[in-house]
Amino acid sequence: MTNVNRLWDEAYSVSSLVSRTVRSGSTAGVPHLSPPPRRATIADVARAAGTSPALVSRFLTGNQRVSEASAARIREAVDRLGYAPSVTARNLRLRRTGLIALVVPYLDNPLYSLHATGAERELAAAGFLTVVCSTRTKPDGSYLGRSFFDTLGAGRVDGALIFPYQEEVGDLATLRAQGTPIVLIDRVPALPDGIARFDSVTVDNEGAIFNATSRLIEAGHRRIGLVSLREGSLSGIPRFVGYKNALRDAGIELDPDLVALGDGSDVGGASLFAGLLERECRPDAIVVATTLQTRGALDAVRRRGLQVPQDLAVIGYRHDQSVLWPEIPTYRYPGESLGEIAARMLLRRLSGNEVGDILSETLALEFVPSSPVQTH
Amino acid sequence: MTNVNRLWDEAYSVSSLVSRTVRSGSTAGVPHLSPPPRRATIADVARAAGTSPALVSRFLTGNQRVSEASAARIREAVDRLGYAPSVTARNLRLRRTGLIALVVPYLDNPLYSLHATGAERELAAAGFLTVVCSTRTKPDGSYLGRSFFDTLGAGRVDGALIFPYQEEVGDLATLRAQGTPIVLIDRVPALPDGIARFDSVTVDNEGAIFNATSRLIEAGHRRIGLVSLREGSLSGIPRFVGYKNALRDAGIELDPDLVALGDGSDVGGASLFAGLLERECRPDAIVVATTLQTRGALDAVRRRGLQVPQDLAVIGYRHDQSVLWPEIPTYRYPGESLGEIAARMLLRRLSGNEVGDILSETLALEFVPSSPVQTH
DNA sequence: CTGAAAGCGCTTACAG
DNA sequence: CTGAAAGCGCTTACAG
Repeated sequence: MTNVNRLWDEAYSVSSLVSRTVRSGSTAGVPHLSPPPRRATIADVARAAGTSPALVSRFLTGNQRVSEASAARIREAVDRLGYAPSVTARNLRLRRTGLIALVVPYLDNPLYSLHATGAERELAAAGFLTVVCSTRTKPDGSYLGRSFFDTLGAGRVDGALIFPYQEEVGDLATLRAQGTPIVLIDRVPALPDGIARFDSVTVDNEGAIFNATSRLIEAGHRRIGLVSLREGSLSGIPRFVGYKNALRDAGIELDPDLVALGDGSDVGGASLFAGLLERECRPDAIVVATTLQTRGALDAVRRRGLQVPQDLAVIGYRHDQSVLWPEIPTYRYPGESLGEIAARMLLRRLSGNEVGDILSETLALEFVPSSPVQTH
Repeated sequence: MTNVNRLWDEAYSVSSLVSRTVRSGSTAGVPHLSPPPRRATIADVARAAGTSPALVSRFLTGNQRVSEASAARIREAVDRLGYAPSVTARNLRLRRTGLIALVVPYLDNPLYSLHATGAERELAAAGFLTVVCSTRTKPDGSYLGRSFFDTLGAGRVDGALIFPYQEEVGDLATLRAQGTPIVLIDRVPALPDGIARFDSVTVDNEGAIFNATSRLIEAGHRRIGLVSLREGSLSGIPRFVGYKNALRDAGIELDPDLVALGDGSDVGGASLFAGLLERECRPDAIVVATTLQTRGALDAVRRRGLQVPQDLAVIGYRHDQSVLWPEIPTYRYPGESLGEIAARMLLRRLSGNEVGDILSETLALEFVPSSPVQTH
């Protein structure tokens, strides 16, 4: 009672404060329209410290020794003038941009925010800014080759972390040939002869789907369905191979009627999943091999009122920690680690140290027995 | 049958292609370790075209007329040399960075990818790169004042789109005083005397929650619960005000026992929602005022086996199009529009044209009767 | 340890 | 319409 009354009061007082400020604000002048203050330069600091720009630069970069007496005067001048170096000027001089691109298929697909989180943290620590850009438009998913290169071509960034598509291979090679180091994320396209490998951090989707399928086989299932990405998709192939190999290892013949492939959307996943259930000889277990398809599949499960795992065993795929209903086991995609490790790999390349031939790392997916969220 | 057989073959052939290339790749040399080719400069183009750098610059920027004869020679030289201007040099000369910051609370919260999508599209079209950064760390949600300013302070970017927190007001004013134009997104903090208003694009949460509550009242409910953000939260206040006003307008007394406020997480939302159901005099309808809390609330609904709206009417809140189960009506947050409109507003400021006093716009939330996803 | 000078690659008055 | 020159703000050999 008291609690909410206080809240009520607060709501009133704060919102009246807002309106009051709004009113006075609109007549109080507009600070950010006044000419932006000229920022101090390194020459200003040198003058104030009674020394040369060169010495100030040496002090600031820490590249060379500076006497303690000079250092003290420079430090004082920097503080007094509120000096901050011009990153642009430094970049021009050092012939770099300080920018790293993170190239994802879709900006508006929340799945990629994990990679951004992991990458951004590492890159920021090394003094780089992360620029996220996308190669696809949402409506038709067509390749934005041009706009992709308008953004990244020819030294626009110092390096790039890229989710590749098969059709982009040539453009990636071109970008690299122009001097932009690249680390591929998530998957690796097939490389035509003459194109050397790229550094990469990939995810063991083949292993995850192999394990998921094997798990269901061990649980006694024989008719195991697969909902996954359509053929020809770079991410679809290893998933299908994992499924196929698990069946083969168990001596189970692959039944094409139990394989439903399509795009990676939740709506599509729901259709594919529902389609499997309408087959003549219905599967008694299904592996769903992507995050959104898993969401869609669960929607189909709910609409039909199926009990899992009693009526049907399902193992899904997930990127994040969000609640699944009904709860099912999943393999969890290590998005944040992917971003982080790819970033570190790129930083090694940029360091200029010889880091050897080709760097590559493959991350496993973690098995999550069921939804991790507890409500009580 | 044929379909999957083909797929199977393809999987084999492609994966053998990959391994083959891998092997040859590792001995075939490493193109991106060879010294990056020196990029052509404007001087190179001028020489090749038999003219001066100044004229090339005029042609490229389009700022001044160039004779058709010169234009043709320059065009040819640009193509032949594969010339691309150095953005860094141009930026230094023009005293800008070409960068706009999008500052969100958490990088790893997918809710913000919508804003990024909308903003990035607009800013890219105007030649700016969008840099996403966050002010909070996930673990404890504390304010990263320092790192925030390390990234954005003093001319690091040409402008910023910022999700503000109340405690950041002083820092925002400082940033603006240093000459960085700012547009606030989503909400506006209370401004102490002496701090002028900021441009802003906000969302009418008060209106949405008012409408949601009124809708339930019109449907005949009297005991209406609220699950929302805790007091003191910038986004929590308008929501609470909307709820309160709807009750007041209907002549219903606010019962503090029906108000459950907490953080915005799904787990928290589930607890708050479940808590409401355990009150002595249980609500017969509940408004859930944030996206993640809505997800959590639905989890609680499912675990208790409640039928909505028969056992309990619920109106929720959502950012995206993902499937909700059970399906409930929601108010949809216009994230992409927010990013888009805020970006355009900032671009107007940057254009240097006098755009008047303070710009502000408030977007309504759209009522979505139930989950938009269809499985068939 | 320190300073004068050159130069990173552009753009834009200034002068023709 | 065109060119020579200065300058954006740094860093770094070069010389002391």
